Amino acid sequence: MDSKEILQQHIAKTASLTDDQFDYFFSHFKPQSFKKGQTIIGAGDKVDCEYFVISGCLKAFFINDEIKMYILQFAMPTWWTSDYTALYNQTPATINVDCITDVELLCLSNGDREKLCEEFHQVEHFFRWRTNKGYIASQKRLLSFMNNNVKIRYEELLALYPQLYNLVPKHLIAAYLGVSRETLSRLYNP
Amino acid sequence: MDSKEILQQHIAKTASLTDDQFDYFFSHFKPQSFKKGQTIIGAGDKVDCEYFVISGCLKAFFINDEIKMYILQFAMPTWWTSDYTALYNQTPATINVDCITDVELLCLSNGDREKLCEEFHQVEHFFRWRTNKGYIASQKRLLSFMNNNVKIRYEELLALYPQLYNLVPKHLIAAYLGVSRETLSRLYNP
DNA sequence: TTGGTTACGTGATGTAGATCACAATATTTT
DNA sequence: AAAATATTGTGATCTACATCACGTAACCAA
Repeated sequence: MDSKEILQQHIAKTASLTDDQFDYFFSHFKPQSFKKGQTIIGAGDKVDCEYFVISGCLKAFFINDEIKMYILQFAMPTWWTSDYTALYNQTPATINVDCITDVELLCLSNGDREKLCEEFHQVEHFFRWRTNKGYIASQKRLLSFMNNNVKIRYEELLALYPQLYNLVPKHLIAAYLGVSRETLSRLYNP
Repeated sequence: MDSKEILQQHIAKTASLTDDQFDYFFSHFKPQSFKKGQTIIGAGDKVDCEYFVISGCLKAFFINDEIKMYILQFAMPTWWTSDYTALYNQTPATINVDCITDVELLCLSNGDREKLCEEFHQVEHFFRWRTNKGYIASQKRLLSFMNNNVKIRYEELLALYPQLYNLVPKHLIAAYLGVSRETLSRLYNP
């Protein structure tokens, strides 16, 4: 399945566009490929785009005092990622996004998203629902953070995304859970 | 200023509706008043509505094992609140919402919101932006949780909402910060 | 193959914040 | 005003997790 079909099926779940409308919609996306380890957004950058993941895995993360890394999101196929704070407020990036594996992306500029939302009610509908799901997931994660210890959060994460266990190094999982790699290691090597 | 004007000014910041359109929009909101301490949504309830705060202050919170409380949101005038997970998924509430002070609300049902979003592109636009802001704020809070200790989170909270200091008891602020009331107390009484 | 980087495990020790316990004020309610 | 309840402070102790330190194994690149 090519990237166009992947995006089309993704959108079709929440919005109905005719094939012509989708063709036009799709024409605003720019395909991009990156190698493992490459940086897509670096702290301080101007952020113009958000990214729809076709294949591979990315991490969106924050670096504290040039030392500690906190992962906000692992972005997998059919997920969207960017530094949304920077993107919507037109401020320099504080979040980094880079590639855990080789990736293929579709890139959509902020301006084009807003233009498409204006032109098609259904596109606006789609983005409302996407953000809504993100908001709900974010609230849930926050709650888990306050309520649960590392062990439970780790099990929750693996239950939700079993692929991660083999796909990403453990210290990145620790950075997502907000604990040191040593503590995570001791969880399953007691 | 009456509740209609408050809502109108709030909406006007991100969407343009004619007066007639706004009248129609507003007709779907049901005014409600509650006394301090009353419960608006209790865990297990069916959730039909979201609420726009006209006056007063609410808390949206989660209770763990019938013991510990974690506050997800203090809802102040012109804020929206509900158990959005329950509302969008039509599942029983896991979040409680109740009144810290006497409050006046405007209540909008899930069905009416969706209907209005369909009928008016501008309404859909408004709700996309509202959710978007919520998402960004939620990500920011999550990051602060991972990155900062209680003292810094406390200062951040008061910088953002100075009213809270006098409006709500300290143990609720502790429940928002995710620490014990004792620890919070020791922060400013060293 | 070799040398370098990255990943991972594990002991010893330090610390922020939790928990328990009790006391002192405020604030409601009757 | 008296009684009941909610709010806040503070000491003593406990614990989950961080940090530091060191060792081993896997994976690249030259």
